Amino acid sequence: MVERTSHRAAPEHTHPDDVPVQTALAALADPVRITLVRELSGCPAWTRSCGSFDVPVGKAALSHHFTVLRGAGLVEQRDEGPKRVNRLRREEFDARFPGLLALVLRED
Amino acid sequence: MVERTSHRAAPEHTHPDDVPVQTALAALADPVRITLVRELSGCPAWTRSCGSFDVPVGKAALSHHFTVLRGAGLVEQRDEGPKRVNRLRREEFDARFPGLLALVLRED
DNA sequence: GGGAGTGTATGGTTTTCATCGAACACTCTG
DNA sequence: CAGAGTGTTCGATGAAAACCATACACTCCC
Repeated sequence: MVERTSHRAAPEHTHPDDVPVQTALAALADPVRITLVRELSGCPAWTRSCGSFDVPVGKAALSHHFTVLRGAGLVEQRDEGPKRVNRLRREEFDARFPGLLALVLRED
Repeated sequence: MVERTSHRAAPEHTHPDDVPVQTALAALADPVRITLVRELSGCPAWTRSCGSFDVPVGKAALSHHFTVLRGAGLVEQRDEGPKRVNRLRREEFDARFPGLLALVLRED
């Protein structure tokens, strides 16, 4: 009798400390993912589900982009009921790559 | 009678100020180009010709990589006799994207 | 339990990008 | 001026990545 609220496999996460620079740069060098990160930065943690983002791609592609963002240590995800909610890993990522997130978040 | 030392077309340059973040990130998200930038950062300006870099690609690919770096405002080139010598645009690029170059140049 | 909502996995298509070989252009030197 | 050295351009190839449609898995609510 474990206290589990979900029978789904928890998403695999990579800590920013384990991410090579090149991977971080590649993750952020995509227009859709830049949009995701920017939108995510505008709301409190755990308030945005994956499907709530305004990007011009289908569900499958969107899911793929979140996998990439997780693998780059940029996003943390947690299952909440039927939805998967997100959090931008601001501090951890900034500790590993100081200033990088700021460059992406600022609008030129 | 103009004072010209070269009849070759000067390479097209893009100033960092005119470079979108995404372009800068994409330019740096490549192992060969990271090597070029790192090696270039280790020597004084205008001392390295294109062919003098130790990267595992042919001439054509190398030329392409320098085109990308120029287009991202990372590298400036000048013809010097038969060679084309390079300069890393440290200050200009850092003014436009503070901290980004530092992230790439540090070895983790 | 059925059905709607949400997200992932799979298979296949398209696009993009790095790469190469070969041909060409320019510079210098002998 | 012929030839070596340097770098670019062109066309083609192969690999990687983005994308879609479909099918599947899980959660919640009626």
